[in-house]
Amino acid sequence: MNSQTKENYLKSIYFLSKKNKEISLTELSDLMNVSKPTANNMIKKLTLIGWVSYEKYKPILLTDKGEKEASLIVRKHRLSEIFLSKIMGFGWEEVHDIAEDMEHLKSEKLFDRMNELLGFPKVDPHGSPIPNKSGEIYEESYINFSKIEHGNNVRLCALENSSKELLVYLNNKNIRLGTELFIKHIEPFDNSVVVNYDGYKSVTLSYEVIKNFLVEKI
Amino acid sequence: MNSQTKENYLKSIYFLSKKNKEISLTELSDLMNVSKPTANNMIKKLTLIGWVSYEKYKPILLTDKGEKEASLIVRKHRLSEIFLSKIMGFGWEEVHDIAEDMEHLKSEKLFDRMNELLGFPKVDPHGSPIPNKSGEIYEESYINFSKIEHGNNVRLCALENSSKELLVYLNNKNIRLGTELFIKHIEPFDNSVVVNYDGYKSVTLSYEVIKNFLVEKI
DNA sequence: TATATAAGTTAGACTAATCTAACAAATAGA
DNA sequence: TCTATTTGTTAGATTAGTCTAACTTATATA
Repeated sequence: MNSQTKENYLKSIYFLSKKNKEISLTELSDLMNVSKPTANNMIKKLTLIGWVSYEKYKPILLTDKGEKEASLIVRKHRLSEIFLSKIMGFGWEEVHDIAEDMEHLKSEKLFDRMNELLGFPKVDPHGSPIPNKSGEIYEESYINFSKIEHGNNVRLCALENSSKELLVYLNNKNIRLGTELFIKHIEPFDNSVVVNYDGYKSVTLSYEVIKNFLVEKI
Repeated sequence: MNSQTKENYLKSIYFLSKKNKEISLTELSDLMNVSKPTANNMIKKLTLIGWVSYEKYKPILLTDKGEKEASLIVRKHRLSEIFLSKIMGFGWEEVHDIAEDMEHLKSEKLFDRMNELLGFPKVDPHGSPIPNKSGEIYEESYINFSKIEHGNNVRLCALENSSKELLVYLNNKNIRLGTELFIKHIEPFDNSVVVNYDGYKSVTLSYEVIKNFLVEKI
């Protein structure tokens, strides 16, 4: 299996390639805090795995396979951070270090469950997107509910920034990802909306709530 | 630092010593699924760390230091299991494997927070006790609230078996570990009790609730 | 464009964790 | 109590990840 060590190298390469596309051994060895021969040695192994392509004296290039693999680690990291912050009540400044460790946890189910409990967040609280299980970062063109006009009906697809309180609130209202909302009225004064959905009629949702809804028209 | 590998050996030794006190190399190598020379080699290293004491051809003995260290790993494992089950909604059969991985997470704060969110459980759902942060397994003589008679006042010290629902309930009632409960009345019909605590007067707690309370008299 | 400096490579060594093959010690049963 | 079997040890090898020292290639600028 792929060791934590290799995963950490891959992640470093991934972040370096976001800025530069081409990465030098020195940049990598600096970021990883290892000697250049160590980084060189590791790059040869990562080439064998197929995560990077490398030729002597040339820059390091991340392959598609490597990029996908790295995205999955980033996904685990970001889900962990949000989970630690929203569900476990850690301060945002505390979560990074713990997530560095958690991102290497092997259980896929664990992260799927976190994702679910968090309401499938599209982005972490800093606005960084969460890659999906295939390692793809969808730049879905969901629309913020607050931009929708009367007469449209929408499906809730994602939450912009889902606090624990919001999730509990939506749970109580029986609104979940996929719920179809039929807009009866938009109140201009406070931007609240009145909707029908499932068995519920004329439910008022405040702007505080709906500004977090990423929806698509149906 | 102590590697996950060493921690796993230590845990195996810990569980073997619960049954036998003296452990043979063969038992260990069998449990760890490694060859005898590998186990032998590792035992020498664990002796150096001070977790076990060992002399050629003699049985393996766990030291106090080793026992403490092992308890801390068990603590992390059991807290993880309860957390996965109670807070994350995993089936009890799914949690073990994930906890095997989580028990090696380094953050102390993470497990302290789990402990807190779970209401400081004394035992896991199978009745196995949770070692404390010092690695001690206290066999505290807390009394189950249902055994307390009228006229006594008590402090809530632990929960026997704390479901998520119970924790949410107690949270709403503002009852937490350490809360002092003054018994006004015990209803013989349904074993419910009426208590005063903090700012609250004459609050009725059902038997369903108080049967989970481990308390001490004050 | 020649060369000083930066970047990258090779060689050789070390620790951790593992193996197999061969041998030695302990023990259990005839 | 003698020996066959089980148990444990030694020796030597391998892979992963790391290092330093010495060397080579690339590059930047004088």
